[in-house]
Amino acid sequence: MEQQESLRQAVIAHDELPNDIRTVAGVDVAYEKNSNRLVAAVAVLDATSLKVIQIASYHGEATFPYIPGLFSFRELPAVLAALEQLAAKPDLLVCDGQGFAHPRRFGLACHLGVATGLPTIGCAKTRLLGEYAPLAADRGSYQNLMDNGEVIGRALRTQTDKNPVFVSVGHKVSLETATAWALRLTPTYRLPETTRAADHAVKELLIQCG
DNA sequence: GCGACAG
DNA sequence: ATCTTGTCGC
Repeated sequence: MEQQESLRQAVIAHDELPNDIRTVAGVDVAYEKNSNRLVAAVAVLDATSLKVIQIASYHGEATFPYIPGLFSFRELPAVLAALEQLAAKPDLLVCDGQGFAHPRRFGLACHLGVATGLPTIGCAKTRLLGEYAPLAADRGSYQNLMDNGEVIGRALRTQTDKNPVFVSVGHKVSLETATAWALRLTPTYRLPETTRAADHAVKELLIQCG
């Protein structure tokens, strides 16, 4: 917890990413049911076509339990190991979890960004904290996530009539830009294509190497 | 004390 | 996250 308070100082909450983003990657981790075995994967997609270009992975064991608020300590090691398998780092990383929308403003997306120096955004399926006003049912509508009078992220409707996703700043990307990317990565489904690709990858790999 | 709690 | 049956929709 103290480590989060310290590392958060390194987070860059404004745009400091390449002018032309060519590749966007998604990261995810899957766990085996009755063991500590896990598999992490990074799915690199072409930023324009959203087609998968490459998959990198890492097989290992969980070294930290799941504790809300300390989630990054559980997933970060494996994700970093998978990222090391990549010859060319992606221009942007999309995380399956919170970034700034965290009790100490240092969720997985922030931690991964600071640890790698890469631009990152957090795109979670559910809310960890904060409140938001009712938002319209159409794709693209959003409401800021507020916590103690501070904007910590956004509830964004990526698909009409579907539940929103929770976008927040990770590192080197503003909330405005993060929102734009979240929308751009969800032309068809509720979750970003990056997250979907990484999710599919880890599940396949977990079955194979069981 | 009780419930809530990213994946 | 993972475990699971039935069910609704394209």
